[in-house]
Amino acid sequence: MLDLKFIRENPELVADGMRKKGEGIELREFLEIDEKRRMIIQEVEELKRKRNEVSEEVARLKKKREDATSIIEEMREVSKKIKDLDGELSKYEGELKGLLLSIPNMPHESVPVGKDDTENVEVRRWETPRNFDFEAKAHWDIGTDLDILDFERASKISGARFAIYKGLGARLERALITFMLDLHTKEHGYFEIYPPYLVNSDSMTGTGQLPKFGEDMFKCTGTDYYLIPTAEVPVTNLRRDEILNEDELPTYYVAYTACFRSEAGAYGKDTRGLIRQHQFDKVELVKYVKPETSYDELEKLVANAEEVLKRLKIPYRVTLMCTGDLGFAAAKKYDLEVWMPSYGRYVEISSCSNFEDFQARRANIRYRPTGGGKLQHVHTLNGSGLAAGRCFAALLENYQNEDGSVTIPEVLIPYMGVDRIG
RNA sequence: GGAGAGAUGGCCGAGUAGGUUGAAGGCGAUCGCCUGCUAAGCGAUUAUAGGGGCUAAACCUCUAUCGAGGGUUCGAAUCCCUCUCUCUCCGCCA
Repeated sequence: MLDLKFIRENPELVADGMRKKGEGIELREFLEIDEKRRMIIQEVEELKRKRNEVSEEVARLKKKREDATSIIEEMREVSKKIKDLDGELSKYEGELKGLLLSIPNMPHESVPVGKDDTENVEVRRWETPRNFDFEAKAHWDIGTDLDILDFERASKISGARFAIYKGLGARLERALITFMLDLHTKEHGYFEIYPPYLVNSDSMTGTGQLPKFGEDMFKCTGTDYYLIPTAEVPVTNLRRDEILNEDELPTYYVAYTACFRSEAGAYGKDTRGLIRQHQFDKVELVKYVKPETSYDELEKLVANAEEVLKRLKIPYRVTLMCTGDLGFAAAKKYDLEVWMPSYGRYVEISSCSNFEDFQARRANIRYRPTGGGKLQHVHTLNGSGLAAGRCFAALLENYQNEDGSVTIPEVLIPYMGVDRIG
């Protein structure tokens, strides 16, 4: 959510930012409603001031046991008028709030302008993809042949876009998650959170999934609960409506959760394998920081996520999203992409974003500067560190051997107890 | 699921036979004083949001806010209704 005053005073800037993100929202209606709202506020507050004065006068008269019926009579009218105006006002405020919640965040000045993912910018690459001197298999074939993945039975018990991890496959998924959590908590200074997987609509609004992207999520019928699409939602909302002390910043959280996405509108995409599932595991990094440090913190966050792939020794690259591919809430976003032999290209495995105060304003997360001063919104950031399912897939493909077995990366052997599968 | 109790400022905690209570008191914090250092002490300050004034900040002023939403009333933290959450007891249960 942007600051109302900022939009009022810089409509051109905001329109420009929305254009760069590819959003065609018209600000004129917004500004008109804001104008009407302020006029009513002036009128109704004047009446309330009068009412307050007269009420005190009534109290004085009654104390002296004098008659007050005439001014009470008069105030009855005023009160009715106030009620009407208040009703009108809340109508406009509702509309304004609705529009405010649907205006995207502004892109940071360091973000390249572009229309879609074809204009993202590659920032760096790590290691070169391996050359196979045999026919490399896709992870769904490797996993099925080793009997550590079972897609057929998953579709029987649930449906399309689900997977069952079996035996050493289940253990590998768990090993990846534990390895990532250990790395981030023990070496990168993150505090571990294990949050609920079901959250209410206020939380979904706080991080920006609602009101615009309800279709992408699973909602529990007859309740206000949504299955989380990412741990970003419960963890960023952890401090919703709270005031932090400055010395609490920066705060780093890491959380493992399952994630649930309806993948509406993605029917033809990535239909095989683990890449696009309704349920997947992810370790998520979330930061609350002071505004002046948030861009440094973003670089550190990306480096923390990259460290996972470096230790697993899986080739990857980092890309900077252009304005058109930034998404609704982010001001700046990097993606980590792993090399996926079956795709013959790099595939997204992590998304690291700085939301500046966009989420903090929606979720009302502020901090009190030490030594006084006005409350300020914190800046929030998050990034996958990493998506475990896609990591699993990349690992199988990049570590496969000619005989169909899969070598376990060195850092995972302590967690696996074996050095290969198959 | 049944029965009861509760929700007040950054925190703790007063205040309900409706009328200067934005809200006592305490803690914490900030500034100043005192002090060989520390500790203690003394004084002052200390909510948020939204309007309006001001080029703007500072500042001034108004309005709102005592879990949320509605109602009664000239006037509600205080009365009524609905909802949410927390706690206690019972039942059930992983």
